[in-house]
Amino acid sequence: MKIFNTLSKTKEEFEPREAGKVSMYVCGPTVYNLIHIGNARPMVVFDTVRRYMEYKGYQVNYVTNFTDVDDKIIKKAKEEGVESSVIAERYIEECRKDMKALNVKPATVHPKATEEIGGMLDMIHTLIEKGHAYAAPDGTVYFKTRSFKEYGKLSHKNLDDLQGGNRSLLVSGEDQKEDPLDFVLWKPKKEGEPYWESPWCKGRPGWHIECSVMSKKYLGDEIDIHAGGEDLIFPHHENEIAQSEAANDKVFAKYWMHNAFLNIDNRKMSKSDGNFFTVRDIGEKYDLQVLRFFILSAHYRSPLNFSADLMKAAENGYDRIVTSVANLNYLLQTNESDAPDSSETQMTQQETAAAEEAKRFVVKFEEAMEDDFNTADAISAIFELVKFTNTNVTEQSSKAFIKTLKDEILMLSDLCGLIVEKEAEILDDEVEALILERQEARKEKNFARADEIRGLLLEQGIILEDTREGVKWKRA
RNA sequence: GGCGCAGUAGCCAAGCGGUAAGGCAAUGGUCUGCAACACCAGUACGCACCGGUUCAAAUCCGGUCUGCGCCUCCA
Repeated sequence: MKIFNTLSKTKEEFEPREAGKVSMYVCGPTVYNLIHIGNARPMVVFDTVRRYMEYKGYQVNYVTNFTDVDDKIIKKAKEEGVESSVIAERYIEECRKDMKALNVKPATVHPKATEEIGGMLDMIHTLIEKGHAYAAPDGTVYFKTRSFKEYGKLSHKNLDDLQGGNRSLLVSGEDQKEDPLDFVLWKPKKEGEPYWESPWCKGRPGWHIECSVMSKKYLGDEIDIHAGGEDLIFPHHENEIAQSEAANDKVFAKYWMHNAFLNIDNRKMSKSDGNFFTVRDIGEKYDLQVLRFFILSAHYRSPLNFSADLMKAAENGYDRIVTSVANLNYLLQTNESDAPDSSETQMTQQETAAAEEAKRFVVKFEEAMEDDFNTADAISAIFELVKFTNTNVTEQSSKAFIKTLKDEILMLSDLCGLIVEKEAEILDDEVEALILERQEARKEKNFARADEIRGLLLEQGIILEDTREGVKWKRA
């Protein structure tokens, strides 16, 4: 399995630090609002990485945090006149709902920054002791960037470029820094802000220390994979490396994975510009499985453009898989070519050969995933399997054969976290009666009445399809 | 100013030295009372442009143009 490592900027063969186990930390959202579709990309992408790792037999310890103390949360709390914890808790709950709809598996642990302050104080203390940090007169603690000689190794920047090329490092209020490149570990509270006691001042943690601490606590000093959006490479992840490696004297993460951005109409989605959609917005128009399918339809390191047309195309593509599975279920119910219990039935020789041939799609899928999680290619393998299934399964097929192909589609889809089998619903009697009446009308060639009924049901969101095997229906 | 990424059919998107996967849309056909689904068929003499290396290049090298990102909170 190959993973593109931001550290080396090359694809590297994945070798976990401990055989059979993978420790993974993914930077989570700051919970000051509903998550937007950009937040959804890393969630979906790295959830898919995790699923594949588990499929390969690894025991994955997957940690992703909620940042629940931050300027934006405090601002929102002030606007609403509530404690910032109220805001944080509310949006953590909402985020969990969205993740569920996206079929993102819950992490092994979902730590919150506010519950890990003790660990942060410890690490800051260690950094000061080792000479990597210092407290300014007002109680702000800064990390001494130049004391960590490998600073810049992730983002491939060197300190002099940073300093020389930067526009306005010396912004107001930062004149206490010994060096403009130093960054905050702990800062004093302002009036009305949440705070914690510390040896330096009453205050709260800086932006980067929480991830170093939570990763250490739940995964250890050294981990296999650290992931997040590409915008986090600098300064967030660079600073995490500096903090963790300076404090622990060990290599922090072996592999660094970063997803590219999701843009809106070819422009970067920006909270300040207001051109962004929440996952909830999209959920009102589409099944969120379509969003997941859309996200996985491109490689995670390529920028992905979002638009209404593209979502519509993704919906049609996703439906192709769903329709195929629905057809298989229909045949599984109605085929009477053999014994009722499918597990008892036998495949014909021809079917056995076809089932064998279908395994090549699994191979193609795996090869795509092994190559730095090429989900676009992996999904194309699912489509080829669907086509193969559609052309090889008939009313005469044995249930064993149908089930074999269906399970294969389900298995590959599930590795992508895509739910393609919809639960069977029971229609109410009135609808059932209408469908029967329409069947009678069709038999008598009263197509006017038949079409009228079809229109009626369509208004109720039920689409009827007359297939060779009989009438099928689905939700609009 | 410094650093970096990308340009493949109408659209999306794989491929990254061996002769262009897959999907969406559109077209013609089979099936069907019609529609939908499904299937079949054709669909990029060419991968932004110009040079170069090679028996062979979308794939490597150099240059040009265009779009985008990071350097500041941001997934």
